[in-house]
Amino acid sequence: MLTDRQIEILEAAIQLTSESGIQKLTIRNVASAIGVSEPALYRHFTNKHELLVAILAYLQVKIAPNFQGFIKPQGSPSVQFRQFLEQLFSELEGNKAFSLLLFAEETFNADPELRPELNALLEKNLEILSSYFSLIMKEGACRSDIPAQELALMTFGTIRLTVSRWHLRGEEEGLLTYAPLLHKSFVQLFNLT
Amino acid sequence: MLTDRQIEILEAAIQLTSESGIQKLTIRNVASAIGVSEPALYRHFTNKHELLVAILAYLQVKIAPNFQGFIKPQGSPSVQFRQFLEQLFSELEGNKAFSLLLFAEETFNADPELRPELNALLEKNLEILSSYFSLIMKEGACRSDIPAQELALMTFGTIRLTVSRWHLRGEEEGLLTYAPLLHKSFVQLFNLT
DNA sequence: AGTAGGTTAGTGAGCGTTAACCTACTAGGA
DNA sequence: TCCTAGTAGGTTAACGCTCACTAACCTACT
Repeated sequence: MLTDRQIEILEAAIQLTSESGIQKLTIRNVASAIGVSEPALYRHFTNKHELLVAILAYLQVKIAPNFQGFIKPQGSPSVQFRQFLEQLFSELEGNKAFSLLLFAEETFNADPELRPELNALLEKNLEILSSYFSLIMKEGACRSDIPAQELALMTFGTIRLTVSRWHLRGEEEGLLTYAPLLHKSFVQLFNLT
Repeated sequence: MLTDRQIEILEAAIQLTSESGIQKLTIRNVASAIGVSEPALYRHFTNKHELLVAILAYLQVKIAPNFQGFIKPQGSPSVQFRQFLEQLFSELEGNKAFSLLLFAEETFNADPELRPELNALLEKNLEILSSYFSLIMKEGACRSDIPAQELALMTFGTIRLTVSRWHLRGEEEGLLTYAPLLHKSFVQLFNLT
């Protein structure tokens, strides 16, 4: 489906965006990032919109599975959850492409035609958390009086706000410093054992 | 501090942005919205950055108090919380300027120099929720084993994700339909009485 | 011979911003 | 009370920049 050159372009575009923001995601900048002229890009993507669509599809198949992989099967749910938070946060600190994944709708909402793709990406991330909560509910390791989808919504929403806040504060303290308190609160709220 | 004309410009700018997004917030569009030429705007704001700063200050003093006012003193905390959610959601459906307030950092993060102002706005909103939780904790109407700030973070984060999701889904169902389930979950999680 | 994938040059649109000019009102001294 | 100077707040025209995108051309490989 994707040629080598297209993948090269996508990865350059993702790196560019995660480093410098959506404002810097221009045909010009992507082209110069891979060392070609602007019109060369149009040999690989018919227009900018198609490039954005391809970026989102690429994020979905390449990065989302990693997000899923953060939930390890060993240990108690409480420990699993702590590891999940720590891994996610440290990944968000190092690899800004994860921010792109987590905040895709915010980043790309300039293009209204991308809404379905953005919605799918968000729902997928929510589904990963939701199915995890369903699983540990069956093991009796999590309160089950609240639907797993709701727990997922609260978890994801809180994580996102925490990361936004960290950005707004200038990323001075490491993001990881926010993990322990967050973890403790979730364990108590969700009765994680 | 602000002249009548400046206020007129700010309100036009806010309406423009909340209707059509930050992309449409240009000097050209604001000028034509109030029926003058572009250079006329520079008689009232020295440049676009100063206009953005003024918009944020205006949001903070004009809209934020409304947000605070959504928490009514009468009724049990559980009922208060339901009313808060319903009022906020119905306001968000009708008056898009509230979205601007709730998602200010997302909307304006194109201008990095606005970060302190954006941070202050977010912290203020969090503080409103946080002090409310502190209050009802003292009355014994809310679990107090988790810091009020954490409850505020979770509440605000979940609300924002819910609204984002509603946007992404095309705003087909009313936002208010999301309120009852959210309310129920929070009541159970926070032991609201 | 055809195609894939580059190039240079350029187009039209939108952006923030400035220069230069043009009133209308307002305050102060003769 | 009148003339005058200043100012507040408009105007038209234009500048320089960046953007997405296109036309036309040029290889090199199949």
